[in-house]
Amino acid sequence: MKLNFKVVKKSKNTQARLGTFLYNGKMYETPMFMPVGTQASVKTLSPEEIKDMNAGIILANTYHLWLRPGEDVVNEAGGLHKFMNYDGPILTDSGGFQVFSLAKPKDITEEGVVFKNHLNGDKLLLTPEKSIEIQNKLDSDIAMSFDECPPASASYDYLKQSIERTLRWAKRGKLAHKNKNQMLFGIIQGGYYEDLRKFSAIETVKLDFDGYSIGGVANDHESKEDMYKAFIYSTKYLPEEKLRYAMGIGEPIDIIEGVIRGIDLFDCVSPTRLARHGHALTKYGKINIKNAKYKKDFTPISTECDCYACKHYTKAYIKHLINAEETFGARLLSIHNIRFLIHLTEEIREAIKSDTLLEYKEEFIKNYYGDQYGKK
RNA sequence: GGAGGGAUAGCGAAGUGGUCAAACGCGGCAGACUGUAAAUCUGUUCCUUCGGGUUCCAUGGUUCAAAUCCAUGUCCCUCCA
Repeated sequence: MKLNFKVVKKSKNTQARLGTFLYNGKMYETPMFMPVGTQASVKTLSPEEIKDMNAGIILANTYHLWLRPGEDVVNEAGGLHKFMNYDGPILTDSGGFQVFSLAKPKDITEEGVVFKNHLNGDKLLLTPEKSIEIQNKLDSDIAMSFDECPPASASYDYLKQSIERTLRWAKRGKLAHKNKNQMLFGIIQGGYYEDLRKFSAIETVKLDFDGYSIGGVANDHESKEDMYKAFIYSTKYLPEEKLRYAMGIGEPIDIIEGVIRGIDLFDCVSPTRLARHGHALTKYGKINIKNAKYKKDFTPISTECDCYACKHYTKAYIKHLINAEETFGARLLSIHNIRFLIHLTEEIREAIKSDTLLEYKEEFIKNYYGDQYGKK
């Protein structure tokens, strides 16, 4: 169902906004971090666990669900919410990221993108219309336009023709969009070029979407400054009353910097992927629980954290689970890491309310990076 | 009692005269990961003052050169009685 998003407060000295929307009788607040559940599952976690972390929107992926189990299966199940038993809002990515991660440049044409099915090698064509049709059937609450997500290394000329094509795809997708209960977002691209981002933003806004995503910012950037500039180059031209979503972001500091530049929604695979690889996010930086120094550390990951893992388990135990490849270890770290990012957004919202976001950022950097910030 | 096979780095296991400080796997120690083809990938793993030093069960021998060939010993395994 559609979210009636409202901006309820604007930060005094930054572009940050505090927003709310009602969904299924529950009020949610932005800025928000959205856990990723590519294949209709946030890896290792149950929907109950996700809700216990105070999560709101979660993601699922059009490309993956198209291949398996197929959008018709999900549709017959009654849509994604019923299929995966999640009654909170769900956002589906369009498969645009898979254009970046799976397709080769020669596979991208005006019509759409030819994928080699990574499961069985079949050749498949995903078009803007097809992506929207799949998302309509998945019945997510927020659908993404099908975009090309070009690598940061792409040339100016390539990016220019790419964003023009992505605009034509956005237009086609909007025409194909039939699910009246589903919002549709347009996606801004343009690499780190101000004029391309501006052009992409202005032209996408002309198509009048329910919200706007900033794509192509998560991968391959040469510096974080590039990413932050791309945020500003994009949000500057977006209507204030609509949701803005930085796709694939991110790292804690990137979420803070994104909020400061006017972004409301963030998603990232890192909390769950890092968890599976044995890393935990903490206020004082990222730790690798596999490190020998935690072998006999019988304290929680963080004494300040209110997550299930920190309330009941020690680093030594979680280290043991990860070392022994017990899935419970990945689950505990996933719970912790997602809760960490959601808690971060809770603090960010408080800081917006009290107009202390910049101070909050400085404090965060001091704790998280020590004096290492900006050194790599 | 007889016949045969074997002993290689923390473990398993290649190597059977020089290109061997010794493949590979596991384990160990680290690192990477940003709209998830990722419970994956990368580095490292005898000692070192980075010059080098000391290794392939032990001891002795053959050879310009031995983990590799010979002798003896020790220990293990298989089969026969």
